[in-house]
Amino acid sequence: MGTKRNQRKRNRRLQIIDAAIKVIAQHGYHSAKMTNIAAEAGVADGTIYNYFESKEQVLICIFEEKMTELIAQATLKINAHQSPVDKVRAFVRNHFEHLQRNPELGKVFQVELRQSQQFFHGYRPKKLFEYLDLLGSAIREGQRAGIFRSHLDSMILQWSIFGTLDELSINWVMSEQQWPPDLDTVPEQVLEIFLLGIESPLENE
Amino acid sequence: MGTKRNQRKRNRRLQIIDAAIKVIAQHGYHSAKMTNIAAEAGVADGTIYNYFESKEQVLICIFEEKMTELIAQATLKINAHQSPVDKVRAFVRNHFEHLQRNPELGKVFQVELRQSQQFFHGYRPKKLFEYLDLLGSAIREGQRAGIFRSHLDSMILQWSIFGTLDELSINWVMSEQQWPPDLDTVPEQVLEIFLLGIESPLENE
Amino acid sequence: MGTKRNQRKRNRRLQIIDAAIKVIAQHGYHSAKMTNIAAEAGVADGTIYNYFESKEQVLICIFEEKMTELIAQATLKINAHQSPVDKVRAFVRNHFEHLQRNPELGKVFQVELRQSQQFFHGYRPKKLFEYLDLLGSAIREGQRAGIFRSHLDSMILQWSIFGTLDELSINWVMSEQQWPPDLDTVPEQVLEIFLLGIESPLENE
Amino acid sequence: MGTKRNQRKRNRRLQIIDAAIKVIAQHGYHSAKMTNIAAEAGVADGTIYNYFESKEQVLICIFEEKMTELIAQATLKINAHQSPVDKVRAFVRNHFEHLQRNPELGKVFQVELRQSQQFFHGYRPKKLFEYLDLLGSAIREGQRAGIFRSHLDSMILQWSIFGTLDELSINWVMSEQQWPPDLDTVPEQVLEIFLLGIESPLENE
DNA sequence: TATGAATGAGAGTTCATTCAT
DNA sequence: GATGAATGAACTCTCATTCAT
Repeated sequence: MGTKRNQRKRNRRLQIIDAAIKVIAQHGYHSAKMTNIAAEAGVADGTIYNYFESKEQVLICIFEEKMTELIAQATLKINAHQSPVDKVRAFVRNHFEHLQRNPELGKVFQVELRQSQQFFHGYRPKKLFEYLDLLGSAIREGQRAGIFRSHLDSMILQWSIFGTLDELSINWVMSEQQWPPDLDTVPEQVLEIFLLGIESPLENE
Repeated sequence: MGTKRNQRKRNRRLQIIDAAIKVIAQHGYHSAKMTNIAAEAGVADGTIYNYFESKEQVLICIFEEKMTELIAQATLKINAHQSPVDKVRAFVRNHFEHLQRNPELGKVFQVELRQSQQFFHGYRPKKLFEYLDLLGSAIREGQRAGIFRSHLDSMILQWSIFGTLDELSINWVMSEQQWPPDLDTVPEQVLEIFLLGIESPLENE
Repeated sequence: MGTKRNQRKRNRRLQIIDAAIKVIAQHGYHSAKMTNIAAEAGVADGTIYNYFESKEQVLICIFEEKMTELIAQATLKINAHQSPVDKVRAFVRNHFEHLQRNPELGKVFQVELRQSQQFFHGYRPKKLFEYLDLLGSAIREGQRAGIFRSHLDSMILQWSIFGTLDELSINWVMSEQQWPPDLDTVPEQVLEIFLLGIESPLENE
Repeated sequence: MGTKRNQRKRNRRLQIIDAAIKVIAQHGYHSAKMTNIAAEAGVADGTIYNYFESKEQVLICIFEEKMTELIAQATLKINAHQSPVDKVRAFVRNHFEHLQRNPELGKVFQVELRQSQQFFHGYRPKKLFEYLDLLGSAIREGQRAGIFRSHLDSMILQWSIFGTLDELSINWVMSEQQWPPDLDTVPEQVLEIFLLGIESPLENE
């Protein structure tokens, strides 16, 4: 009974979140009207406000909830490996896999989210730090093991890798998935760049 | 006389652009009202429209004009070197130098610019591609010379490096210049990462 | 059983009315949400509509029911006296006694009630006229007996006295019972003002 | 030039205030839409906000500005007399004269104003106190001169008289000027009630 | 050219009321 | 009778842009 009602309530939330992702991905954050989101979700305008405090909050919640999923997924993939190198590989590969499976969400994350007032002013994206820490932990583990250059600042390292993933993701999303054309080979190239560097080994011989 | 008038006209443009940078850096793009920008520039609201078509256009023009300066500067620095490696070094170092000299502009570029509807929908940031091509050209030159791994996609490479610079810049700007604390060592670390990779050479021996 | 049900029903009504008085006194009529009143009364939002037609009607009912009590009380006090002067005294004293015993109700009556659309547009406050008539009757009785100046319009007289009581009550309620500081001496002053004014000078001889 | 512009600006303010009084008197405060007021004033909706901060503020300004006029007028009438009794007479007579000349304003003052959230919660009607003080001063002057009973609290006296004027005014306004039928005789009756009451009996000896 | 008052379309949000359970 | 999630009409206020002076 209570369960059934909770079930429905949870469904409503999801309906609205999914509708919001769709509408925002299509029209952009500022052009996405609450009315459109409500229509897409098949509810009345006011109903959204039973589940979210404001338009900003809908966005924040999309971020929080979807990030939680992403973190859970990434954690699973990373924990399947022992070596820090493999963990980094797992993180990078998973990032693009997730993007490929959720291109609309990707658009919202990469582009539209950043148009929100709140998101950049005032709101601290805790979940993003949590996600990045998965990468940072693997890096630090590798540094302690002497596998990764230990004099490099691990924070700079993690943000560098994330910046790379982020920028390539934005390009893919903004180009309507035209570039980079093959999202499967991207993580391998990125990994080669970061793990080995770009200088040709031939030169060193 | 015509020159003098042009002079004054150019000055007005600059007054407005500088005022816009200041106001946008302080309040954010969406909170920056045209009326505030006009006040800051010491002109009437309507006057802005003698120099710019719209609020969007003010932003585009900030981007275009300041990018032109950045490109000119970067070109100068890069051309001072012959080897592709040094050219990449010059590009990366110049990027952070420029950021450090223009933190307000940095805020506008990195954050607020991306909140503009136009900027991501419809507008192709030609100047950004031009800027990036300075890096891409050096990379391709290095690949042709066998200095950089030639099987890596140069586009992916250039966006990776740019993504890294961009993300670290955003962090610096958003943290009110608190992190990374020392912007002088950042390019060196970034260069080491990209040129040599993160894997410890010790392991290879 | 039917009685018991009626009992419960009457209780629910009272619960809701008392909750409404409390909430309205605290937040004001327009800020008092039906949902708050329901919460205060410990019932569901919809339940209120089993007992009252609308928010307006809740207010009207507060007024009607509490006025009925006030009228009953005033009638009792007035009927304890024979002379018109004593009746007027009883009315005035009772008015402030009642206010003092029900300050929350006072706030609702004096201030919030008047913010209701219905209350001033369309609704005829029959109960108020009935209450006032207790005063008017005593006055007219006194006029017929030659105790009060008979050329004064009794309607103007009754509204004058009521306006005085009302204004002083509003001040007490709005000042959070700070002014007038002593509500016990107020009726005596008011009575002195009005009685020595309206009493026939013949009486003094 | 500046004068001409100020002239126009002042006219706009007045246009809007007068339109607001008219619309509010007709439809009531809560039914008076900003759109209607704008239409009545012959300006665009947004224009109102160049002169007033909000709907509440329009009301507050009506009150402040019209009260200022009323105070000026009452002061003039009062100052034409020397004796405290005549001053009280002047105040009361002027109150009804003003009401009779501005019935629409009367409706707004007496009824609609009190429906404003701000007006009762938070806003201190300084101008009302100033107006009342004209009456209070005359009363205190009379008390010092031994003309009025000096043991009566002058504050209670002034609010009593004002409450009377207010209540009779409300009746006239709410009854669409039907009752009291003759607004010219009302002040005389009110004055008889109060003066013979508050005048020191010593005087009669 | 410069001005700045006027414009007015547009959207987020509220909340009394309903009704299926 | 009781519930409380869903409803959706309604309204204030914003602000980029215009244009008469």
